[in-house]
Amino acid sequence: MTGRQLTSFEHILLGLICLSPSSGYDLKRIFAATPMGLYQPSSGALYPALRRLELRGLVHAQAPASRDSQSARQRRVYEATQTGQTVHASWLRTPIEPATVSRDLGLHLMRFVMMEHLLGPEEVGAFLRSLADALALLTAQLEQYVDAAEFTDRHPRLALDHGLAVHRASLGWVERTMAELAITRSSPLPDR
Amino acid sequence: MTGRQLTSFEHILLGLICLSPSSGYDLKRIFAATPMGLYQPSSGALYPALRRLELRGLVHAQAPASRDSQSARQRRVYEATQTGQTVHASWLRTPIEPATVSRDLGLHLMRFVMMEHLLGPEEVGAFLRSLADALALLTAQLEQYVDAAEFTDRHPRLALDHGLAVHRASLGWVERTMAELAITRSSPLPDR
DNA sequence: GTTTACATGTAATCCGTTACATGATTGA
DNA sequence: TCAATCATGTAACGGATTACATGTAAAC
Repeated sequence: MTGRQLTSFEHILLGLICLSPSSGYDLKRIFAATPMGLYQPSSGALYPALRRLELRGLVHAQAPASRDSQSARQRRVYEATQTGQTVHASWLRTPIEPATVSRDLGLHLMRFVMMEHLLGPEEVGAFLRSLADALALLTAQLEQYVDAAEFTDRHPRLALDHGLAVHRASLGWVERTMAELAITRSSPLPDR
Repeated sequence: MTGRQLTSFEHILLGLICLSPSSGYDLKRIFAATPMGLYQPSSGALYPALRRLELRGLVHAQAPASRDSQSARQRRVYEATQTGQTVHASWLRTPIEPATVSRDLGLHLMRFVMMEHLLGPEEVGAFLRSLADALALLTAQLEQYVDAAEFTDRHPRLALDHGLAVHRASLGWVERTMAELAITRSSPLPDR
């Protein structure tokens, strides 16, 4: 009963604030400095979004440690509330929709980054497994479509090959990543 | 002085109409049937967009071959005007922005498909070369960032590896495609 | 003392989604 | 005739972009 669902953008902001308390300007710099997020949110997107999160009680502005009472302006640092952390964690656990995995891949990668310290190794493993499944399914469907279709023109076929190549690369990454995390997760040194 | 720029979506609609005259419903089915475009435009996006294209004089509804005068309703088939074709062709020739090549990759692939019959082999070649350049640059920058950064956490590094893997796959596709188109473009049979 | 970086915000405009409305045509 | 498909549209709503407005703090 808390209103509509959060936007992806709002979820990401909430996640960043959960990671560490931040002001709007901090968040802007994070987006600017990081290679993921070639998306640079505008002020008109960022500040209203933060207010929306605050209105829902997911974050709140820190008391500005006011030495003199007249302060309380300039630089609002937000931190996540208990509710906010709960909402964020449950976003991290949202199942992957196979139908939209291609469109949402960037988002899933974001979730993967953010789940490192909030979810256990089993949950991360399950997430990667379901991501692999979704990508394998998508790849299979694309292959099937390519085999079934008859192409009079060449470029459409080539474009589909691109999609296939990219999905395979993603799938390969997931598999390597699962292997790497599984290895390092087990006993520091296998007995010898 | 024709107003603001066209949306990507509007450009794609215009391109599809240039390819062959279509009604809104036709276009809907094209999006539904094609594996590119897991994006299914809603009526509220599609029909207003077509009207906007019409208002700009880029497309116009065919006269419905009205046998009896009372018809002229139901099923508006749009075809591209001369202006529309010019605008579309110049969209196909728009240079690739290296800074946003990752975000716009899907769009560039769309352009690649649509340029098959409208641009000459040299222009297609130049497009692919500049796409390769942009992807190579992006890959190099990412590699540099990964080497320079110090990672205390593991997932961010892994996520960057994903980006790298995907960009390399795209680049590989571009190179294979350039090679394939170059071969087939030259004399049907090399003299022997 | 004036520019630069820090820092937050608002207003106009535009487009997309969702949901609903409407009517013609076709086939069972 | 009743349902499904074809086919086009509108209205409410929400969020993003762009551009503008504003003010503080630090550096030169």
